[in-house]
Amino acid sequence: MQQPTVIIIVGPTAVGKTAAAIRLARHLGTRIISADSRQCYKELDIGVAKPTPEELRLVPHYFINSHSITEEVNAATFEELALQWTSEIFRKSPYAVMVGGTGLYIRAFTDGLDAIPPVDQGIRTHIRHHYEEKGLDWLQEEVRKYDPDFYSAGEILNPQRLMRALEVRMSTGQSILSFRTKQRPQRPFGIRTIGLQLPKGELHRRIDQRVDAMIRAGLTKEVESLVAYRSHNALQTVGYRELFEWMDGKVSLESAIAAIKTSTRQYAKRQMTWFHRDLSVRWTDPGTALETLL
RNA sequence: GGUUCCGUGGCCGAGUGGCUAGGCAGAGCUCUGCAAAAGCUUCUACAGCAGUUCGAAUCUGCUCGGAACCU
Repeated sequence: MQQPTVIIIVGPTAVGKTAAAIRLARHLGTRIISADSRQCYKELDIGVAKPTPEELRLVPHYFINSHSITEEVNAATFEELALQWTSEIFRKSPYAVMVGGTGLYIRAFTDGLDAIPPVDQGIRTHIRHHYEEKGLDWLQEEVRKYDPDFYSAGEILNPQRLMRALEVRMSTGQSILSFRTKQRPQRPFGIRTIGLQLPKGELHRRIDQRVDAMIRAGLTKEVESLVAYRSHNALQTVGYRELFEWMDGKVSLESAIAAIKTSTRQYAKRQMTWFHRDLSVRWTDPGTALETLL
């Protein structure tokens, strides 16, 4: 009997992943798990380029509108949920389709994350506050004091990594390095990854058009309605950040829109860097009928 | 026509005799619980010509280009 298989579609933003995934899922008669760290939020809509309601009706999607921006969602959350959803889908179909641009989430799903005990929220908040007040020097000093191994091996210029190392050390009493098992769990299903890409010029054109379309669709209104939540992590998002700046009167709408386009191109580039490194990805262009690649 | 000021890399911008300004954009990259995040590396200069000087983006002259004011 054939092993059930997850077909993962990756690629930069605006390349056409959503449409390709829907075509494939319909062809296979299965469902889609979105692997997108922003489309899961029900409050975010225009700016995150979700599938349309019609598309969602065509194929059931998981991890779309499934969470609130007030909830904490991260790669571990995704790993756990996606594994549940996969086995749910496999009860009815030998295939599941996963599509998205969040490389870390996809890796968490395919390769697993090391089991690190949950971090005490008080400790986390404490560290964040101190960092904001005292800066990187303080953070480096703390890490050097409490987790010298990480200090000498880790990214000491990256505040996020330092804070993570410190909060794990403070919560568990152990270095984050001690949790790194280097063991990849064996998933009970096969995985095929297909990468979608376009020539850079063409992708950039699509990005520009999509941003203009978002503005026409009322992105400024959507952003205005979310001001109260602007400090939430979910709002640290291309399209929203730039328009908050505009609302603050710091930039004109025109330059905010230009900034969204630039940020989106930079994001697309980071995605390509991430996915190109994965040599198991089979690359094609978004026009290809993906079922022919299986 | 005259006077004054200005001309720095794709853009912004500091420097005023010797020492890589910096930022943005671009290019390349990193990635184990906020990842549309965070971080790292990196290219392109001193408008042109001549002169002074051991040494000029910096001083002098001329040329070109721009701005302001005067006539």
